[in-house]
Amino acid sequence: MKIGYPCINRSVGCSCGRTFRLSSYSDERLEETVRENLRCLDLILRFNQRESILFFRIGSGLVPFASHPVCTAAWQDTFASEFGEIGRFVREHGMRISMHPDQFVVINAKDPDIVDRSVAELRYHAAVLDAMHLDRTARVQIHVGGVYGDREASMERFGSEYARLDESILRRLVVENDDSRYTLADCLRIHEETGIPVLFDVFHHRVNPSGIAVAEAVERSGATWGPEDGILMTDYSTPMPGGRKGRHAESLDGADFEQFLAETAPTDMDIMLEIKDKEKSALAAVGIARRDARFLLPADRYSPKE
DNA sequence: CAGTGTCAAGGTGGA
DNA sequence: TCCACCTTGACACTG
Repeated sequence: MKIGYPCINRSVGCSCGRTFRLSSYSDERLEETVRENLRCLDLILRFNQRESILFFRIGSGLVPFASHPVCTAAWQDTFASEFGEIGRFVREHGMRISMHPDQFVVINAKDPDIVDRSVAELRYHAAVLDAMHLDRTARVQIHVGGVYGDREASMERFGSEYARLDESILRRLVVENDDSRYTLADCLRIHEETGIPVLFDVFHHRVNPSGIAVAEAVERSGATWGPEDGILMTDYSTPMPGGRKGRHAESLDGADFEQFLAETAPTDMDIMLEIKDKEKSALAAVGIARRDARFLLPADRYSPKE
């Protein structure tokens, strides 16, 4: 079991998602920004390694406008060695990486232009992980997409569009239950039809349930991951107390997290904490999980060289 | 220079 | 048909 947090670290003093306005795009500006983002990503991963945080989601803003037509720069070539070094660090320390493009990726859209833009965005995400030479345990998570007044047809369209994707995307894609449209049960059905692994989001499952208990949900989603896919990835969070439904908590609810670990044992999984204070909660969760037999220490803590 | 309006992209539901 | 909301930081313009 590896524990992590998404995209942002508030302790290291930099962001790996710096960007700029499309209107001020230039290849120079892009290069400058990507260089800075990669430098920061390296710092974040080193921070994580020191703290036994072995799971991290790289934000989609690492290479701004990468899938936009305006971007024709060969960033993979320009930064091949930087990406390679980061990937080496990740592998060396037994870390796991995920990415999560945002709501604009809609595979099952009815408008073919939206599908095309979605595919371009997915190709970019896969290219980042490829540039780091990570195996297929590094994944890109998406939601099923829109309902368009006909969930059956829309789920079928997800299946047919999925089947048309390039291998470079297919080997990385996983589907996640969302908080209002497609439940875990829907995702499991899509898995049966397509073979896509299912990423289980605990919070979304509580907001948008489908009659499956959490322990069973973890077990059944876990079974959708093949040997080469790595173990189940989960997103964990709790609602913001007193906040509007759907909002994520400010900090880790230790008691609830402990309860989650207890009720899901012994299924192994990697846990992404979608909580606002990011690495702070991850540190707390690592402290709690150390008592769990599934929890994994960083690889080099086992090595004799200290 | 601080404050703040706005930012590539979509879907949904209410007015 | 149009707009706010989802959720979020931070860019970049305004005064």
